[in-house]
Amino acid sequence: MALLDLLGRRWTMRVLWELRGEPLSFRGLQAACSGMSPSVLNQRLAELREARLVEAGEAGYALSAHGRELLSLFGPLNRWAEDWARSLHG
Amino acid sequence: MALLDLLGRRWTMRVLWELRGEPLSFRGLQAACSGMSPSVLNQRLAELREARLVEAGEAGYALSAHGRELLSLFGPLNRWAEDWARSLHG
DNA sequence: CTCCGGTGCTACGATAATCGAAGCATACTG
DNA sequence: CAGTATGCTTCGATTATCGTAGCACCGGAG
Repeated sequence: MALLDLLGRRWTMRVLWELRGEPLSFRGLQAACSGMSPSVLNQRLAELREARLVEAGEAGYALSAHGRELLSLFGPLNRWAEDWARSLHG
Repeated sequence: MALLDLLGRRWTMRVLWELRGEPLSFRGLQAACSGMSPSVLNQRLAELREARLVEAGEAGYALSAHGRELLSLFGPLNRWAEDWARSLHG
């Protein structure tokens, strides 16, 4: 899975996750990721744009059609993660 | 998502992925990840065991029930990743 | 025009994560 | 005993990430 290479880097999935709603500006995205370094954010955005998962538009950075598809697969993952977190220290 | 913290570390998802089939020994797992450092592998295994996603048994390291649940969510992800990879350089 | 606040992004030294190879301790086999 | 396999540790080198500062640009206000 080449996808795991891309996603298995710090902040990558987090960035996708933060873009699940409205488009965000560079600085907005940085704030949403609670202070991630701009150098890394820029690097991730470049990778994600090259992978056609994110695109830069008028309103800022947003998920592409592919990106939205991918994120929709995160939905079940998120629901599962909540149960799992509860069962861990619950 | 606390899960993203765990998965957003190098090799974490790869390790889970390589354990999708039979249990693997430490060195087998290292080889399956094509030469990942044993120090990091050991660290990841510790994290995954603490997260109750992987457990060490007789036959080596294997997914726990939770781990198998999580990996089953990777199935659609994998199918999607193949289409996506094809559409990228296809 | 200048100034101000916003933008996307870069530079760079400091810190943390990862690598790669070697080796240790143990157990089993012959 | 030697040989082979195991899980795992150590340590110096390399790479990734951090954190802060700052650049270049743009639009609006004065």
